Amino acid sequence: MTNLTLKQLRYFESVANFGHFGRAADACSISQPAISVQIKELEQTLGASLFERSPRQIKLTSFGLEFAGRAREILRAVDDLGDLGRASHEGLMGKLRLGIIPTIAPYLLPRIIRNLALSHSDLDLHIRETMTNKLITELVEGRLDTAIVALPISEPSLHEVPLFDESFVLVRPKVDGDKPVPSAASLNNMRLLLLEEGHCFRDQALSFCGMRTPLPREGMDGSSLSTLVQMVGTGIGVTLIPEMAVGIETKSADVAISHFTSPKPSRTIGMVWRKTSPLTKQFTQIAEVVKRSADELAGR
Amino acid sequence: MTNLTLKQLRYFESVANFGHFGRAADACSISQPAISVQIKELEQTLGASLFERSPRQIKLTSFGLEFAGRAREILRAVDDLGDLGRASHEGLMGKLRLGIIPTIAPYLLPRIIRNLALSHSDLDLHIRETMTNKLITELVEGRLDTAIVALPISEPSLHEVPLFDESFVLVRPKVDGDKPVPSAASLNNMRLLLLEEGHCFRDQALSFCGMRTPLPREGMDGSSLSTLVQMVGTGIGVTLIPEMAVGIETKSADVAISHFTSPKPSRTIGMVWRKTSPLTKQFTQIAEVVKRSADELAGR
DNA sequence: CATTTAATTTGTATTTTCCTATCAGTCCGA
DNA sequence: TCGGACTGATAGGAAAATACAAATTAAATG
Repeated sequence: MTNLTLKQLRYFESVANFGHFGRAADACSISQPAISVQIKELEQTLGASLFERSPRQIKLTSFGLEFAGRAREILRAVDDLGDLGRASHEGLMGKLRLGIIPTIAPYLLPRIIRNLALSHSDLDLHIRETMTNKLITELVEGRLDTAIVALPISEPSLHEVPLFDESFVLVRPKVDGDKPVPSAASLNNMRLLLLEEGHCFRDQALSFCGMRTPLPREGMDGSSLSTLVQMVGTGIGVTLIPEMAVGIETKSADVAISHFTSPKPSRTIGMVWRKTSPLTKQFTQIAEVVKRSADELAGR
Repeated sequence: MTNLTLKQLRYFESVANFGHFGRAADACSISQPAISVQIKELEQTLGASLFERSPRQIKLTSFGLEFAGRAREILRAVDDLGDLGRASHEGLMGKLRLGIIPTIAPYLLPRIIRNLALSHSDLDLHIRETMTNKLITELVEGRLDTAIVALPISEPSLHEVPLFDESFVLVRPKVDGDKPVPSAASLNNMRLLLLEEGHCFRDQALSFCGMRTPLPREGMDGSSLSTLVQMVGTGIGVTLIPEMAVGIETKSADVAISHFTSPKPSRTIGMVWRKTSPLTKQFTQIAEVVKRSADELAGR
C-alpha cells in the first residue's frame, strides 16, 4: 500500500523550492523539525533519498528531481480539485486571486473592483500586480487563480480568453504637438522613452517600431507609465502609452497626445487561467465584468 | 488553503465504487463510522455534497461524479509516484502484480515463474488470471501493475509491448485426423466448439472463421481449453487451440492436431502497463523473461 | 409492529503530527 | 584555534487528528 500523504508532498515541494529546510518550514508555517521528520519519513517509504545533504546546502538528487515534477503535478491537481466545490455553485464567491499587469492596473482596476463589488458582493478578491512572466509563473504554480495580461501567452497549460484590443498613442512634449505624426519607423530616430526591462508593454512598443532591442541609451527607462509621461513633459523625448492611460496620465503634464493612423499600434488584452481549473464558469463571469469595465472606460 | 487529504480521497473512491458505506469501509479495512466522518468532512471542505443519501441506497451527485473522475486520476498518479522509489533501483524487487489471460496462463506461467525466480529472487510476484477486459480494468484502476494479454488493446492510457506471435491449430477427433485440413470458411459448417463469452481467444477464433457471432447452438461453450479438447475427444465437434497448448492438452484425449497452411491463424501476445507507471524498466525486464520462456516452450 | 439494513452520532482510545529544546557538524571571522 | 552563526537531525512530551465501539436514528420489509 502506498503510504504517501499530501502533507509530505507539500512539505517536500516547499523544501525543493527553497533548497532549505528552515525557510521551507516558515513558508509552510510549521517548525523546522516537523519538516525534517516528514521528509525523512517520505524518503523511508520511497526507499531512496530525495536530497543530497551537504552541511551548507541541500540539493535534489536526480531521483528527487523526477519525484518533484510528478509531485507538483499532483499537488496542482489536488488544488484544482479543492476548487471544484466552489465551481459547482453557480455564483461567484469565496477567495479569488487575480493577477494584472502594471500597464493596465491603475486605469482599469478601480472600475473592475467597483463593478465586481456591485454584481458579486460575496467575492473575496485578492489582487496581485506585477509583470507578465511573474504572473504566469505564479498562475502555473497555483499561487494565482487567473490573470489579466496581454495576449498571446502561449503557455500550453493555460487557457486564454481575449477581452478587448487597446491601441497605443504617441505622447510628445506639448510644443511638438502640432508637428505631423511620425511614422513607426521614424520613431527610431527620436528619443523614445520606454518602461524598464521585463514589462510586456516595452516589448510591444519596440515591436511597433520594428526594433528588437532599443538603441542603447543611458538609463532612460522608467518604471511606470506615469514616470514616462512626466519625463516627456520635461522635453527629454517621446513615448507611447496605451489609450486607456491617457485620461489619468496626461492631466498633470505638459504633453500632447497624437493618434497614429495606420498601421495603428495595438495589443490584445485577455484573461488566462489554468486549463485544469474547474472554475471556468466563474472566470468567464469575471471576464465579462472586465470587458464591460473596459467599455465603460472607453466611453462605449 | 486546500485541506483535502489522500485518505479522504481514498475513502471517497471506495464509497463511490461500492455505492455503500459499510462495504467501502470493509474494503479499506476500517470501521464504517470512520468513513462516514471522513466523507462528511470532505463534503464540508468542498461546500457541496457528494452523495445523495436515500435510506436504502446512496448515489453520487453529478458534482460527486465529476469529483470522482478527478479524484481517481489523482490517486492513480499518487500510486505511481509511490512506485518511483522502487523504479530508481535498477533491479527488479518488491511486490509486483501480474495479470495473465487464461488461454496462456497454464502453459506459460509455470515457466515464467521458474525463470523469474532464478533471475530475480527478491521479486514478490502476485498472479491474477482472468479475462482480458477484467485485467484491463484492474490495470487502469491501479489494482494490477502489468498484464500479459493478446494485442492490440487500444486503451489510450496503457502502453503495449508485443512479445511473440502464436498460431492456432485445429483439434479434431482422432478418427478424422487423416482428412484434409479444412479451409477457414468451411469451419463454419463444422461443429466448432468455443470458449464461453468474454474470452478473447473466442473472438480471435471466430474472426479467423470470418464470423462475427457463432451460429447459435445449444450451450456448447467451454470454460477452458482443457474442456474443449476433452469434448472434441468424445466426437462432438472440432476446436481451435493455441499451439502453445498442444503439448499439455492433447496428451489425455483422443484427438488429432492439424496445422493450417495459409492463411495461418495467429495472434500476438504482448505485455501492457500504465503509461504513467515509473516501472517501465522493470516491466521491460519481465517482458524479456516472458519472451524467453515462450521461446523455450516452443523449443527454440 | 417488530425486524432488518444502513448511515450518523457520541464518547473514548489510539495514532499521528507538531512543538520546544537540544545536539552535532561545518563554516567563518577574530 | 576558538567561539559564534547557521543548518539540519534527534528526543520527549503535548496537541490534534483519526479510529473504534456502542448507541441512535430512520426507512423499508415481512
